Amino acid sequence: MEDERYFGFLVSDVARLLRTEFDRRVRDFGLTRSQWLALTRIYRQPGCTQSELAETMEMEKGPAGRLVDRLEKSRFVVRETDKTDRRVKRIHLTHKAEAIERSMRAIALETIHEALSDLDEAEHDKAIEALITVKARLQEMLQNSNQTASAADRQMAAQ
Amino acid sequence: MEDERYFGFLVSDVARLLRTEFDRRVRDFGLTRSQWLALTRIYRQPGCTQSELAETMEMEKGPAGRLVDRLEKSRFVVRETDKTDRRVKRIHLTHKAEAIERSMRAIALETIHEALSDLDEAEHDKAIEALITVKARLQEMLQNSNQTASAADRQMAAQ
DNA sequence: TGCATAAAGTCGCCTAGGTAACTAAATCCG
DNA sequence: CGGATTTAGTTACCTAGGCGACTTTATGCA
Repeated sequence: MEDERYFGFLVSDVARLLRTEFDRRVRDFGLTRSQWLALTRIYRQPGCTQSELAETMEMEKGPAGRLVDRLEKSRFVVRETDKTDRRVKRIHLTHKAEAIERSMRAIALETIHEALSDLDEAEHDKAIEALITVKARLQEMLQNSNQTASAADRQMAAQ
Repeated sequence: MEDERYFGFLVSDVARLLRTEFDRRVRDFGLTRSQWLALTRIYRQPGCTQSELAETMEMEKGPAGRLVDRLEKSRFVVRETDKTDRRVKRIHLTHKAEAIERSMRAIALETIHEALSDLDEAEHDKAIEALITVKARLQEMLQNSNQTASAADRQMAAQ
């Protein structure tokens, strides 16, 4: 059973464990890890559009919109329609959110710090570098599958 | 914007990209990555119970049961009630599943191999070691939150 | 033996995320 | 100018996974 040593299994296990642990720690704030991530992006880019948010969070517009739905429902965020382009909705944090953003950031840093406490600095740096490399590679792979998919679409459309 | 270098963000990005790319490659098989993972566990432990499956997949019994629901619905798996303990349901692969398990394993290996192709062997080994270390740490952290939670429960019950 | 406790599964509710179809608004271009 | 294309966002449907309440069955213990 050497699966425990497979990169694919390990990385998704670590990601899941990290998310679960963080979500437990911040449950009382009424926000999840994903929602907090969205807040930090909006915090640094106030008035961003949903598409921009989806872009920086590297997810589809659909899921991003629903994330904003939930944040708005919990009054962490307000949407306002752009004056010159009525398609776009600009997102702003509420005061409530701004206060909480910092507390949650502290917990996030603490959680990561604890999780990585058995790595020394060199190991930590190496791991980060490796993950950056793999991520870049995967992004290329996904872009390729997208391209071949839309190429196939054009093929279909042309017939 | 140095978030791109944060372990927490990186690891969940890589996990998500990996899952998405794999799921795209195997979409025609009618199975997802999680479902295939379940198949491989059942393949190596035929007749396992759902609780055992949940245990080896490191997830809750609820999600594991639903995973089996979907696999059963697609005829990749059958459930049969244990003769001596009528609570437990033992899971077996169908022939259809056994054939597909190997094809999907090949694609999984290929996907990982491509994703890691920019790492040399030493970097790869270091990354695996780091992930194993972090995973162990996180498991301990989660176990602790569980313990304090149930300790609080007992406290409540005693009052 | 009988009752309390524990274990196996199920179900319902929640969030997260992908995919695709759709509407409305803006822009491009002949 | 007017129709075609593109873009922003919403919606619906799917899987994945956590959490907790619940039922059924087994087991442990007084």
